Amino acid sequence: MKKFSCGFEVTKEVIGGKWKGLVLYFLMNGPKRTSELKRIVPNITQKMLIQTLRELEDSGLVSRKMYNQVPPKVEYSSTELGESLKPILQELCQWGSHYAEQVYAEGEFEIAQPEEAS
Amino acid sequence: MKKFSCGFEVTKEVIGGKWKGLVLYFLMNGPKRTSELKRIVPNITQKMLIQTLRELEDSGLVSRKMYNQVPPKVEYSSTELGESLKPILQELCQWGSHYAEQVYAEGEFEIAQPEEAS
DNA sequence: CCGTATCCCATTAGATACTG
DNA sequence: CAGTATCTAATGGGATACGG
Repeated sequence: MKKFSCGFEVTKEVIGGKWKGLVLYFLMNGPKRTSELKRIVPNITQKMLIQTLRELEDSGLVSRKMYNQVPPKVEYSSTELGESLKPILQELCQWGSHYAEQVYAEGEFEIAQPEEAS
Repeated sequence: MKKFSCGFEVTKEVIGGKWKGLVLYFLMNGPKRTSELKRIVPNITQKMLIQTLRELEDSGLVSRKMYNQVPPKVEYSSTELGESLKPILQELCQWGSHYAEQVYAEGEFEIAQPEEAS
């Protein structure tokens, strides 16, 4: 039986780790192909991308659609449950940006602008 | 220079890890002594508690007040910056509780009720 | 009571090579 | 293009003992 101290722990299990929150965040702007994600998520490796997507899928936040064609095409999108995290993810993002501006000195940090999906 | 993909990464740096968010969450209900935190934060060790508090302090979310007396007394409280995370922390907590109820089967999980501070 | 210092283990993630 | 398999490196966190 899983034990948590509060709901916060649960959420952390779902979007914690190095990549899950970020990948989900990118999927909020619409479905993306694997290669596309690989391209727009900064520095993620193939292995971590797939692993991350599997975990998000298992948690029910992301769904995977496979097209049987050559070359292969797979598309990931956020589910309704995933979308329900959107406002929170946005707040976390805003808070962080605001925090960075207040706390870090100029030139001490940089927040990459998300590349637009094609 | 620190590089982030988006503000979300920044926030994760600040309240990520195993304990930071949780400890901050407990401090939102008012200042606490070290021993008190040690008692109410489930399963945290002395080492991790202190380490976590230092990190929160360095991030400016928590302040530390020391009373010069015997026996020693130290009190931690959340700063204004820390308080600004309160609504988000609460949403994360609510989302997680709601998620757990939807996703886990009964008896498969448990969310501990936070013990009241003395 | 509050905090520090080691030591050690488990988990997580990166690199690389390979398959359908 | 999408995904798997292995191996290795790095980090984070737990146990424990000690000091002011």
